Amino acid sequence: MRSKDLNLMEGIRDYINDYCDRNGRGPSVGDVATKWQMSKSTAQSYLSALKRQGKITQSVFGYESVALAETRSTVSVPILGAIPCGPLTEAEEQIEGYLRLPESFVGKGRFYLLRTYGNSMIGAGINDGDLVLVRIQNNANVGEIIVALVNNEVTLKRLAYDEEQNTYYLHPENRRMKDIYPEEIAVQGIAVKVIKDLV
Amino acid sequence: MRSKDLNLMEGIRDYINDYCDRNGRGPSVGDVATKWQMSKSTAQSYLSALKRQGKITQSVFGYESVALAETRSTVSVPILGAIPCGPLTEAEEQIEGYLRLPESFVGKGRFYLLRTYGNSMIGAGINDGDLVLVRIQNNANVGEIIVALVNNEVTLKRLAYDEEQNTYYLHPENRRMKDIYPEEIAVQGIAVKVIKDLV
DNA sequence: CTCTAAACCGAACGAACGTTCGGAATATAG
DNA sequence: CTATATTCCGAACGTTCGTTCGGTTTAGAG
Repeated sequence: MRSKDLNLMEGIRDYINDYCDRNGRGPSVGDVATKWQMSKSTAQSYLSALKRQGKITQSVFGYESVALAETRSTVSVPILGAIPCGPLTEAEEQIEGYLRLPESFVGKGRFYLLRTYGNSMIGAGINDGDLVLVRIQNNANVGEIIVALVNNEVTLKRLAYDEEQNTYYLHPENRRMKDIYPEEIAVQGIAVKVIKDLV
Repeated sequence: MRSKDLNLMEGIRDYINDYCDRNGRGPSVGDVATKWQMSKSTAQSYLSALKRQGKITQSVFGYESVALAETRSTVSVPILGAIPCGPLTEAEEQIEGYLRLPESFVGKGRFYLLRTYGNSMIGAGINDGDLVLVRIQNNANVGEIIVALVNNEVTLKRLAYDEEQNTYYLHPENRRMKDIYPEEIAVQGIAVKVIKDLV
């Protein structure tokens, strides 16, 4: 009996990984075939074997390494220049652009990126001009940094709870600013990541 | 004479943008055709018209909005768990995964993401566990945060210049740490962005 | 050696894609 | 009205995929 060349299997796997890194998508059966001077059907058998092993996946973009296939499931994140007031749907005009981020990196849900201004959250590492990744949701827990709509204005503050007065309030992470006790806090989303430029 | 329906043109453009946002790639001619119940050739003529106007582009992924086509030119950024010692090529074993980021977002060049540890750069907003995006290059300017190889160890510090002693030194952005005056500073890259979790 | 199962190849197929082309439909100018 | 240019359709074509199938080769067990 003969058995499949394990070195070759490994080589094909490496080739696919390389190809993915370089081209952002996987190679086709023909690509693999010409690379190793074999017929398409042979290449196909190797690829389906790798697929059976769970080493690679197949998509409309060709055969891809599993790692790429995972990162390919991306979410489209609009970058909002100005802060959106009111419901988010009305803020579409202010979309600066889109950023596609892997779902494995940001998690599930709908997101947007907010370019912040002001220094109200310096203590949390959010400075003027940073990009904040916000997951859109209407509820939040105490201690989370939320995007809230208060008095028809949108602010980024940490949600806190006053046990004496039995109310929620907004806490700026900046010693020079006072806590805010709004009548009503409408949560628009919670901040999950900050991206800041260093140069 | 008749002239092309401008509303339809606009609609197709919107449709393409939508489709791109949702699917991460552009629709095919057939998609557009079935969407508007017209023949493929008609759809094609609209699409080529839009292409001629520079409103959309064509790629192996279908017809795409220009915005997406720009962001599609991505760079593959490996995420390194441990800090790479020596030349980067030997650090491939420590790749946690890849992140594809738009070239328009990070700029040109080769990059990697470094998960930092320690608190030596707190003053620059880089805390323990943050991801630092590093552009690979061998030179740096004073004032930039660099990934440097000193005494066969890799550190993240700000590059500074001592005018009295006429030498370069490394400055941790942490008052509790002293400046480092290594014999030789081998620049491996410069930090351009920080990504930190808030939750 | 023989026998057998696996590996391999070449050819062909179907599907999806973009593209081209001739003719029909249609709106507008004269 | 007629003439003409534009728009549109349907069909066909070429290409590139992945996939399948019959036949051939080949390595290893007996």
